Amino acid sequence: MKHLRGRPKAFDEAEAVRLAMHYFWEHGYDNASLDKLLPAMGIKKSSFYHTFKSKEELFSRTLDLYREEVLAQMEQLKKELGPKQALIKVLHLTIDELKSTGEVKGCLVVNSGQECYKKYPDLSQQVAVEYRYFSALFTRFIEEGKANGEIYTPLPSNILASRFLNAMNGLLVTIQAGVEEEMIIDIVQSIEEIID
Amino acid sequence: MKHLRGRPKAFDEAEAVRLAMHYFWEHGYDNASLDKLLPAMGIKKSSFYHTFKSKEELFSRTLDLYREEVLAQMEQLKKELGPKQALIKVLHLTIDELKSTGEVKGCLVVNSGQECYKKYPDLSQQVAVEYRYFSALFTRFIEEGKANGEIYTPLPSNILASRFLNAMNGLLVTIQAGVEEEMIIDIVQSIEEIID
DNA sequence: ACATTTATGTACCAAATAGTCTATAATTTA
DNA sequence: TAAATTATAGACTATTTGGTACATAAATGT
Repeated sequence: MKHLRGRPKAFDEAEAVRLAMHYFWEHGYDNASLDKLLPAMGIKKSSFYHTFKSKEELFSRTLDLYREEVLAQMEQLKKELGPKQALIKVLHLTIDELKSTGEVKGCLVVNSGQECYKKYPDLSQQVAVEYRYFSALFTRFIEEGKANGEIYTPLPSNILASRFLNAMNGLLVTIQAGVEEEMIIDIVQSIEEIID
Repeated sequence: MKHLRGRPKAFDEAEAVRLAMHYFWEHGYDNASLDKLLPAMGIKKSSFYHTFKSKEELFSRTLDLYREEVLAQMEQLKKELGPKQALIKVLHLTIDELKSTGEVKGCLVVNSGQECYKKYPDLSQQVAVEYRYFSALFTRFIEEGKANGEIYTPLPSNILASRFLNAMNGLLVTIQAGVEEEMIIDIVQSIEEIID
């Protein structure tokens, strides 16, 4: 039931999107020119335009894939660590990345929001949608943490989630602004306290 | 003592930099192509390259100018409102902008940090320098607020400053990710509490 | 006056960009 | 085996990019 007629695709479409996602994540949307992106995806231009409508549509698909993968990972972390520690773990992964590579890729959705704002209204709108998924998941985790007895803060869970996310967003910006690691560590500490 | 020899400049260099600053602030560095930027500055390409080394050097000068202007404005606000309320005012200016225009330009230095990270190492380094000026001023304001008796929080002022700045950075990202205004208002509230 | 110096206007350039065109290859269906 | 269909390779295109070249204009110094 794969391809009923015509020459079969020589590449896996889903895998190509995954490779594109990583390339976009590393380099950003505008900076990922087709001449570099396509080799990274392992396909030629003709195959690309035969399969995808445009660079923008490909990016849109990578945004969806990214959100799916991140949410799945977080569910996995929750299984292993419980809801509160899963949230804290995500926070610490950023620090681990900073310490090991000296850089930080950030969140593809958040980065894209910055890059697309005012320039690509369609992508910007999609970013808003993806962001809501994160928001909703964080809210749910916090709710479960309260039910668990792990989280005591009396504020509404969606409020806590948006504060937590806001501070995490700031963290990426602050790191990229070149603030000293000592300060970064303190900021992480203070973000944890939001959901204490 | 203006120009001792040769044809005099037909434009004000400092004013041209100021115009460039506003254009960069509105459109970002990469997105400000010379073909649009130069008309905004009111000069022609030949004059531009005669006066400035490159687009990058011009941008570097706008970063310095931006920092100077913002710091001066904040000193002015402090004179009018006192240190603590000056910090809070800056925070609220973002909300005012969001409410009146539906958009937010953000901080040129912070935006540039995002855009230049990994792509323009020289600019990235300068961003780090400019950022430290903000950091230092926030720290000083908080210190004065403590001396004033306006700020009670016992944590070190530089720690408070970096938390406050971090949360403000997050605010811009969060707004640009399309989060609902209600949440934004709450986030602002929570940022104020950092320096309560 | 005339050489020197600095500024400007216009045409130009090489590189990079997203996207298209055309020929051909590899399938299925009849 | 031939028609129909879909995929691939690679050349090509139009536009935009930051930056240059060169002739000319406007000032000063002698």
